[in-house]
Amino acid sequence: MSSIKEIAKKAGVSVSTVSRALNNYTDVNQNTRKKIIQIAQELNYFPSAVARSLVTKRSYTIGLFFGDQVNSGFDHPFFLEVLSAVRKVAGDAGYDLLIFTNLHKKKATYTTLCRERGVDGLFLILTGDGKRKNEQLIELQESGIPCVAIDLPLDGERCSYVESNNFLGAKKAVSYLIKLGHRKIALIGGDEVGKVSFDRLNGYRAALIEAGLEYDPQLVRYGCYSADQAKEATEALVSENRDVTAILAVSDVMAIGAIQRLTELGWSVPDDISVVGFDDIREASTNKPSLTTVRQCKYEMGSEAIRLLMKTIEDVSYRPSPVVIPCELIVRDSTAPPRFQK
Amino acid sequence: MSSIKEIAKKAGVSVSTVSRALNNYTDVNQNTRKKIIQIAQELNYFPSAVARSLVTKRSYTIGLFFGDQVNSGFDHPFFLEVLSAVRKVAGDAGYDLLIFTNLHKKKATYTTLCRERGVDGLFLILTGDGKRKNEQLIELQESGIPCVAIDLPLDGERCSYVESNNFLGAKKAVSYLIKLGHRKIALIGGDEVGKVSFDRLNGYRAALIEAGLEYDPQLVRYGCYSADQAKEATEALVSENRDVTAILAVSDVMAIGAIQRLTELGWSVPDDISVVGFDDIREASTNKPSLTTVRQCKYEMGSEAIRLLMKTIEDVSYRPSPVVIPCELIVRDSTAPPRFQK
DNA sequence: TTGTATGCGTTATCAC
DNA sequence: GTGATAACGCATACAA
Repeated sequence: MSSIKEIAKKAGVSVSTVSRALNNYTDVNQNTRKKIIQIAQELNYFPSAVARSLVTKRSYTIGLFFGDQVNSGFDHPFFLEVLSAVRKVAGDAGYDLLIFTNLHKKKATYTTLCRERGVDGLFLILTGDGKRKNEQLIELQESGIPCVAIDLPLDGERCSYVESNNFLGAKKAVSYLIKLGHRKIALIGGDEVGKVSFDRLNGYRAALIEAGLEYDPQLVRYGCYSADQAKEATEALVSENRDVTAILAVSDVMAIGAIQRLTELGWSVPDDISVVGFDDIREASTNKPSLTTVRQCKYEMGSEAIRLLMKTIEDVSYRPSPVVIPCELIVRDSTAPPRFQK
Repeated sequence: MSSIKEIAKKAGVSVSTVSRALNNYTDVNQNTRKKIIQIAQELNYFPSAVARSLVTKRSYTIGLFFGDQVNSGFDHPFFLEVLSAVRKVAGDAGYDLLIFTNLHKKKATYTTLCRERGVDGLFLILTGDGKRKNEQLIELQESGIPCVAIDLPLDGERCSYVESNNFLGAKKAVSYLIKLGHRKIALIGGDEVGKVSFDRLNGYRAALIEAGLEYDPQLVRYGCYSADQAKEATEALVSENRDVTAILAVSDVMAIGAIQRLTELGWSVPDDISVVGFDDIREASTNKPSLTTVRQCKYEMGSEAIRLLMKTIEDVSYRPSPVVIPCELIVRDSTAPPRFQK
């Protein structure tokens, strides 16, 4: 409401003096500064971020993009914790967050939306379909806009990404199953396009190979990170391979779906079959049986990602590189040695 | 990057003509308009929202505030679905969302932060401690800033709120338990200050009274919406009142905590004791046993709230009034007739 | 140490 | 229909 101009008038100085006084410039008399600050407080003055960012080209705002499927992002249990970290770390550093929700402009792209809103950088959390908008991503990578993504391999001078060590995570899980005595281990994978799914698949294969076990494509199905599709995949899998004794589902949501369907089909988990998830969402520990899973350190992913972004924003010459966060195997009740161990 | 000025130069017209052409004013020649739009596209021009809002005083941005406890808001399963609706409805109407995360400014209040960022209105989701900042809320209510809150009775010319019908919801749950045959019904309430908790407590009482049952303060405990506190409250409750056959916990998180503790103590749910929750979060259906609960229509709450807010923003003379959303009783496996029914 | 002048990108009020 | 011009609130280069 009140502006720098009013303060100037009341203080009997020029607006530039007020501006300098309020921005802690050294070249302003202590007394005039005091007077100005005093008046500013009386007037309950706060500078207009809008006007300021128009001239400084800095908004102290970070844009947030969620995947374009309905309700993704907010509803996804994994991304929530990431966001929680972003919120905390960005806030502590003086940034606010702008969620792009108005996506109905005709030819708008990530890049144009960022320029339009004047955000300092962009935080991308894309799921499924979102990842396929390649033209837009290429434009973004070349735009020079500081940008960081979760689980999406961005590559540009000022773009980077954060992901879990999906390869080692999956490998760890399968190695654990092997150590328990399992030999016929199936995979409910994600999709056949994303790097994340790809890395987890490879981790699964690597563990098998390392143990001298055969990799059998027949034991690999895809659930697209959906509980329902995982149920179908699981049912098909076990009906065609009744000797499977363990399953790695590469998301907890899929693992829980798999357990549900297995139970319906008369399989007991972990007595008849072991199931391992991926993510360690809250339901993993409250599920019955509680879920052995590969924990992604979501908070750390979020905080590392936002730090990377802020550093990129604040240092024009900084060239970010990808950050890989270790996973941890959390053993709970959904895994056990196979029933008919030799 | 490219501005209205460049377009003007390329088109050989003045900036004001460009502005009018791009904003669909009628008083501009069809040919010049076409030419201007053409050039704008070639230059990949998008108007600066910052500059525009500086002059129009409209940002098409809605401020979002979460409770001030660490991680509240994003982590709270209830608010998430509300936000999902806000995101969708606001986006469709052309608004973006600004999350206030930078709360470290010395004397900043809701009001000053809103003015500083130039948001058109404020969406408040406060929990626990957040609700106690009364001075700030009073200032906000009197500020004239359009504002809507969830579960928080705001009252100002341009302020309002949305809540569930907590009274009827709780009453419905208890009446159902009574219908099942329960007579000794306990309440794990929220807190002793908020309207929400108060309404649910009164719904509980009303159901008892309507059925001719005595209201026994000994059967009322408080869990502050925390699983841990609900566990403690439950343990104390049942150890002091071993004849309790049913519990209404006024949040699912508390109900699930209560069930866990009861199980640890050797009580079987629902065989020995019935438990009803409130909210219907996702875990309610996946919990073992699945939870009978009072569903809050979260999506509807969010969409009604944001509609109310947008209407208040867009019509200066509009005076919003509170919206109350009905609850629905969802019967699942955590309730049954009492074991020793007369 | 302070004031003047200019500009950020846009819309709005006038004249013409 | 169109073009100057001012204004929004602030920061800053330059003069004084």
